[in-house]
Amino acid sequence: MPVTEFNPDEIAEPRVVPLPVDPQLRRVQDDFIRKWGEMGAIWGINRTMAEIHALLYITGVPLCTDDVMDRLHISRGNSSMSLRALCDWGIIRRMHRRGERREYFESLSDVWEMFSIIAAERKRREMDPVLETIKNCIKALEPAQIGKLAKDDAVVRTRQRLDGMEEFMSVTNKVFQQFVGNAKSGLNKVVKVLLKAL
Amino acid sequence: MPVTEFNPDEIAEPRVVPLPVDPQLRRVQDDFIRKWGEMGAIWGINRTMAEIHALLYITGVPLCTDDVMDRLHISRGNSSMSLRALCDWGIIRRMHRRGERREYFESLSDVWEMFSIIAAERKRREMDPVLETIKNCIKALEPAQIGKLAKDDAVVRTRQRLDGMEEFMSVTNKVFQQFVGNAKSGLNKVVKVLLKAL
DNA sequence: CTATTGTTTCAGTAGTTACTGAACATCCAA
DNA sequence: TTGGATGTTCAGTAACTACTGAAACAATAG
Repeated sequence: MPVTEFNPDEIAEPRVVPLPVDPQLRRVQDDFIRKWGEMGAIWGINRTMAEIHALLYITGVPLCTDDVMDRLHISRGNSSMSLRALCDWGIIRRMHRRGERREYFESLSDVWEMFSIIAAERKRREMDPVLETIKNCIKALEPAQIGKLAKDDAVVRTRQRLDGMEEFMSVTNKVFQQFVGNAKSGLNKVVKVLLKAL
Repeated sequence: MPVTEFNPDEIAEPRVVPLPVDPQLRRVQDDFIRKWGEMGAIWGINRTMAEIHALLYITGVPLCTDDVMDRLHISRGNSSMSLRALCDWGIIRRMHRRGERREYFESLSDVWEMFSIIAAERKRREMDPVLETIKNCIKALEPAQIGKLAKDDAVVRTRQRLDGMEEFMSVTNKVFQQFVGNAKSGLNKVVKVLLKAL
């Protein structure tokens, strides 16, 4: 073996905050991370992003890009982009340590708050446009728009269906609103009210 | 142009129930279908399946495989598989017409009922396993399992996070349960209770 | 200024999911 | 019993998404 050969392991800096915790703890954390990632994937959130978030949440300690890379075995690029996306969502935060150049990231700790944030965003991005489309559809079928065709069987049926959907989405939206308006601890209360009332 | 050339358009059978309704109505329906498909895609439901469901829902009339194929420009295979999947979900139903071999499909008409069905299924498939994993994680960190390590800082933090998540998911699950238990019209009531209580 | 450390971006590609089209199965009417 | 109409399945492929690795960029220290 030539002396010039390079072994990155030998010159790796010791970690400032050694992540490789006790193996038992680590196994538990990994379980959680994996499952959280799977769930995310099903709900249309990219698996890796969900896993990064799970990691930050479960450890409860700020980690840097390299920590995330090492622990989840993903590339620097992926880490960087996913961390940024999570920041954009607002469920993790950037953190600077005095006297350190490196950036750290930490998860919000309140699950209710995170849920509120996500729910609000998804409502805005995904429900609102649909509701708007439905309202437009209803308008387009008003007698003023289509004249005597308004009495056509097919039109009547379609209008009924649109009305049903509109009612559902409006009510759902209001519930959403309530959940989201009552941030943090309030949320918890909201749910308890509901459970008692039933 | 050789006389042997074949033009499928010329021999196409006239439709038994001509789907091509009034163009104005059709435009409205298409809008709804497109938007519903987009939403489905975002929520992890395949776009085509969502579109087929939207079509059946919005027309409010039983359609056969060919109707679906023609209207959405998809292949027979795709139609067949997607329709089956929707039947499995339970939000559309097969329908036989006396004296006809061809099968028809129709959507449930009650949006609340459809929502209940979907919510129940997704809870069972996606939330329940996660909650179970979390419970297992909590167990694995009990002093009985890990001895004096239980007082380790990192372990304490992880346990706290797991507890937070467990509480959230348990409560969420109960709410889900309530929604789903009170099928159909009951659902509507549930929501009204919630809105009033706040 | 240059070296060092850390971050962002992105072209190319691996991996995944959705879809088609054709072969096959089934049923019914003639 | 045969042919046409309908329904199902699935291998192959198109379309899409996620990821890597490397280069460009930014900030700071010496």
